[in-house]
Amino acid sequence: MDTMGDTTEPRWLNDDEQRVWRSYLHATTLLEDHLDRQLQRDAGMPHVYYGLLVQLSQAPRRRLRMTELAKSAKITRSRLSHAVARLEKNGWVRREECPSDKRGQFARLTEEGMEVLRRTAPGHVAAVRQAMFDRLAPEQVEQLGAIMRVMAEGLEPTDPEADLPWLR
Amino acid sequence: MDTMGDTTEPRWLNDDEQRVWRSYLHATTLLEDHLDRQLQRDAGMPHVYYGLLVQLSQAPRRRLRMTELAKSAKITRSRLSHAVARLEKNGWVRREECPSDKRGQFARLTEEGMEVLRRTAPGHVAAVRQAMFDRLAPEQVEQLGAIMRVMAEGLEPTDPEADLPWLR
DNA sequence: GACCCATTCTTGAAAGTTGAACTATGTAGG
DNA sequence: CCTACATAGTTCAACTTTCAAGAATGGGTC
Repeated sequence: MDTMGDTTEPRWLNDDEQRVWRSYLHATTLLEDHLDRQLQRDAGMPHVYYGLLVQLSQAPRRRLRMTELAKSAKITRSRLSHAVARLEKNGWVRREECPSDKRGQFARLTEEGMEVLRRTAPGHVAAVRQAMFDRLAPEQVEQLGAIMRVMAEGLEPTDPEADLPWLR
Repeated sequence: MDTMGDTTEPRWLNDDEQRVWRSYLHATTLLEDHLDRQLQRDAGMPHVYYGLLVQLSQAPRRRLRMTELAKSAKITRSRLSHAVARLEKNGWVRREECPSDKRGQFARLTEEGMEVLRRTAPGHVAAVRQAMFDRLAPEQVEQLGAIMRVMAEGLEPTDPEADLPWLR
């Protein structure tokens, strides 16, 4: 992208920045692909679906409202609907009505789903370690955490209200 | 990934590591989603497709063999086939026969495709800056580059030969 | 209650991805 | 030349994701 813009010259990335950006894209896509394949092979589901089961396994009574689950997994409710339908077909998740809000649904992790998690978690953790924690120096792990927190902050979807305090 | 089937307790992530891992997943998915939406809106294609056009724009004669392009974009040839078909339908890429190898195909960026790139690159760079470079301290950018290089190294698809050093 | 709008979740169609099977061409050895 | 196998790229079916639309319930106001 070394060509001219239309009217105002944008602030292009310099060579160092380009290198960092490429490394970032390179590493993140390789890792996501790697985990997807590893989990597809060993657990029969993509990484995102695995993440849903993990979230559920850590929730009280191993269940969460759909919207809560969608939020914590950072996916749309639509996507979650499809995903839960698939996981339900596998017998790993069950939908349950919410008594206090008839619109609502819980997604609950079944014992069978929990079993899948128990069986596949070690391999998954090993893959994550091998890709990240076993290769980085302790201070790099710390740096990575700080960096990712800063980036997430800037991308966090905020309340539209909270986003415009000066208009209140 | 030869780690399954042994009975020793796996090395789970400790709390710090978990926090880093979650931050990583959080930030990377938010950023990828953000860029996908930004490019879908402004350029009418997902981030991966945009990356293909960028690769082509930097290649000699603005063209690459399909396999080369797939490699540099880290996607499968199958995925690339579909992607190029779509980009061709948009008029942004054209397929060309390879004279020296009748099995081969070049993907060439059209002038129209180049124009899309010129028009949308500024917005894309701005999004990347806003999410990453404008928020990180210079030393953090440097750290991130080093970290991502290390991680990519460990995930790089290697020669089968080179993959078995313990047999040498 | 009647009205209005927000929230929750689902659905259906289109777009994108995956993995395996397939076509066609190249390459090496006999 | 023939065989065998490798490589380049495509295609198909199954699956996943996205976007827009829709059904149902909740909550507020008059």
